[in-house]
Amino acid sequence: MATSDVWKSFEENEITHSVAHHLAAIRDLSQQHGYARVSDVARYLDITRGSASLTLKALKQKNYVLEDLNKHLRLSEDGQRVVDVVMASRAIVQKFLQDVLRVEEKQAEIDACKVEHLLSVETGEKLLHFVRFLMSEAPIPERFLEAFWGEKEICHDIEDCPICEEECLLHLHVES
Amino acid sequence: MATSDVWKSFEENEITHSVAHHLAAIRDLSQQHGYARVSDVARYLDITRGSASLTLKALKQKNYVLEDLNKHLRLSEDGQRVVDVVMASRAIVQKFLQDVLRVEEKQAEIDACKVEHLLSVETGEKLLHFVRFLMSEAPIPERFLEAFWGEKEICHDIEDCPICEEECLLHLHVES
DNA sequence: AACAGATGTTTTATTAATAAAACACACCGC
DNA sequence: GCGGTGTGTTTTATTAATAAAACATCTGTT
Repeated sequence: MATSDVWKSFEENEITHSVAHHLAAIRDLSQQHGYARVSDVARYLDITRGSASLTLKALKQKNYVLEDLNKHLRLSEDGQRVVDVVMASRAIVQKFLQDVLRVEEKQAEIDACKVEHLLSVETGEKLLHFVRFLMSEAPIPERFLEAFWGEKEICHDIEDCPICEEECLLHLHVES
Repeated sequence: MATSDVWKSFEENEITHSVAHHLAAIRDLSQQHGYARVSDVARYLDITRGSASLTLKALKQKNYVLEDLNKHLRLSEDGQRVVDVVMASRAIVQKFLQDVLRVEEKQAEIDACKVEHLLSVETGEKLLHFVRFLMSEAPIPERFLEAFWGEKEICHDIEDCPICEEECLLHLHVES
């Protein structure tokens, strides 16, 4: 019953995955080629021009995207703000997965991409500080990472595990 | 252009957010009250019976959910497996956000809930090992956490930041 | 000027998840 | 038996994101 409010917040994001990538496409294309048109975005995202046209029409109405006389699209201030937050979030998550947890690169990229638009700013900022501290090459974090990466297996004792209270999550496959 | 394959993988998840929570509802209700019917799930998730009926019909067809003569629902082996993975993923992410990064509890819950069904098993397992090591009360991780939590501000020097190569992500609000 | 190609939009259809409303059924109390 | 309540399903509608196809427009070449 307490969960009913939390789980629905998935739908209440400022932007969707699709929108995040439409905005990012405009940013990337503008940067790379100086401009971004509907069909450039469609090609970049590998969707039809019709789909891109509709999604971008909505983004123009919501004032995330602006269009000039030549049908060249660019990000509004709001659009820029959104894409900056999302891309920063992706970068920090990917860095953490790849360089701290040492998740395989492609998988780290996929997971970061899935999650990029969902994390709160609070979480993003705290993760950033954390990764920075870890990567700072100061003696304490450095020794910590060496120890972590050096460890082969940690805490196989189901009884006395600091995380699992009732259930052991060791292999993420435990009966409930 | 390299992004076109990665970003679409968002859609290719085994299960959606909605499905994850329908399955979790069956699990929770069965555990708490011994049974779970369509209307129990609907109440639990705060959606209409009609919606729950349709979603659960699909889950029965896909063999994640079984139904007995009394219309009591339960998870199949596949359903159980899915819900165990997802709930473990949520638990470990929430633990990390809350107890390591010290994200505010409610926000940690929301972020974990949004992300729970999206992370790969590889990432989930590696995060688990990481958090376990951090929380193991061994001297090295203990000293590391003390140092991290003790730090007020880390690396404000935009030039010499180990994370940011071209761009500084310090406040997650940087022009690109 | 005419045609070809690229571009942008619109319309129609699909999928997943929802609400709302109508309907069917069962059980319970009297 | 009758009425009310709870339960499950179906139908209709909505939203977001897509494809596909038709259409309109613009541009460049010859």
